[in-house]
Amino acid sequence: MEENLGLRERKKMATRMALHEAAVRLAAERGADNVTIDAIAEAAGVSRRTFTNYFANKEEVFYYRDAHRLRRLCESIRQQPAADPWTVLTGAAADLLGEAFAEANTSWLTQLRTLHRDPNHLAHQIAAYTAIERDLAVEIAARVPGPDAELRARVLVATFLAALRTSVQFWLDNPGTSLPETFRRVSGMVSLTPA
Amino acid sequence: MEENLGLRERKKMATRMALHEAAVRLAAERGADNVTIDAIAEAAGVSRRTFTNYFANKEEVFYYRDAHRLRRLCESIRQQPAADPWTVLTGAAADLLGEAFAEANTSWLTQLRTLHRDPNHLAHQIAAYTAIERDLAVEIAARVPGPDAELRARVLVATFLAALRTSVQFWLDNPGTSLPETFRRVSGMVSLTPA
DNA sequence: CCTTTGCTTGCACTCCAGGCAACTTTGCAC
DNA sequence: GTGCAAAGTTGCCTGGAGTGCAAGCAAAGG
Repeated sequence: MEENLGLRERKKMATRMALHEAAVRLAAERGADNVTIDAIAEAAGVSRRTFTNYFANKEEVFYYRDAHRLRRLCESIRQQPAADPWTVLTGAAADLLGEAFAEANTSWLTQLRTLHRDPNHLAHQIAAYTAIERDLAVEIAARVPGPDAELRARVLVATFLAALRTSVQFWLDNPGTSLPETFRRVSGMVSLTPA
Repeated sequence: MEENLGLRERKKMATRMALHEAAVRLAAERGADNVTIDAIAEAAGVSRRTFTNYFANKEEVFYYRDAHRLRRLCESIRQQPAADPWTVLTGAAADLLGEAFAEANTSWLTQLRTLHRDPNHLAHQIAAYTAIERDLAVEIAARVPGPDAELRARVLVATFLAALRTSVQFWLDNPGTSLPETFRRVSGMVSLTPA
């Protein structure tokens, strides 16, 4: 997808990914709270100072993948033609979840499950989702008709992200389930009344 | 409501509240990021060390009121007789929001608005909501029939909290609106398909 | 090449989280 | 009341996190 980038850009992406992967691996090994930034930086082969150039804190590095996917989702929404917002959102989500589900191998899954087991981290996962809530709401508001557009768009986006997050959470909690199928079930349970 | 408590308990509640109010006031004055724990503790008349006996971090002290209300909501749900979960949730929420709306005077509102203006803090507000998501889901799961009970309860609770949070956010963003009325509008936009 | 631009790193400093031990206040039984 | 035990407060101290700054270095592009 994003090829044709200079060496500099490619190195930055590699460093980001190395930090993220080192962080998740270490967290799965010894628990997220027992991982210091120094340890992550060392495992990724950079200095502690460089870590903080890439991520503002530990939570960010753990949820980098989630945040990245959500930003891509936001991008893909932006490029969709105007259509029923809920359909656009769930459609884009289905694509992304399919991709995530496909690339989730066993060891990766185990690491993710270990990370999500920590109840403290639920809040941080949500923070990642929230970071794009405003952006997404702005994008959606433009497609919602009626005088209620702003409020309706916010409700739409908040509900959508809640559904997405619940799906991922349930999928991680229940080994053997399919992520896209779980999302399909979840989005079937909630409906937004049309304007 | 909770009277008949010993001096010790009443003092603790007072200290908690003093810390919370000092924190919100200082944050409104100079921005949440420019408030140190030392400043909050001093303003509340206790030592910095005592602050950390009461709250684990700055976000917790800012959202103490929200978290407290949500815990009370969870309690009130627990005591409700078995009934339609969505009705129980929105009913309990309406009560709490009415109370919050009634006790919100102008200066308090201004402080809250300043706090919520910081986009960084949206994530922390959500964290507060999330902290009780699991507890609430357990409570609700017992009232949801059908084989999907667990998943359905989670979706129900996540959607409900999203609606609640969106209502508060919208109300703060739009001076002059009524909080209970906003929540009524929002919950009218969402519907959960029955089992 | 050689300049420019931008990334990395170490250093220094402030703030935060929490264990520990001394001290003070409250609760309660006598 | 008096005294003791339980609980709360505080200061001290250690380790970790976040960030501005300046020096060094590597890539980009003439």
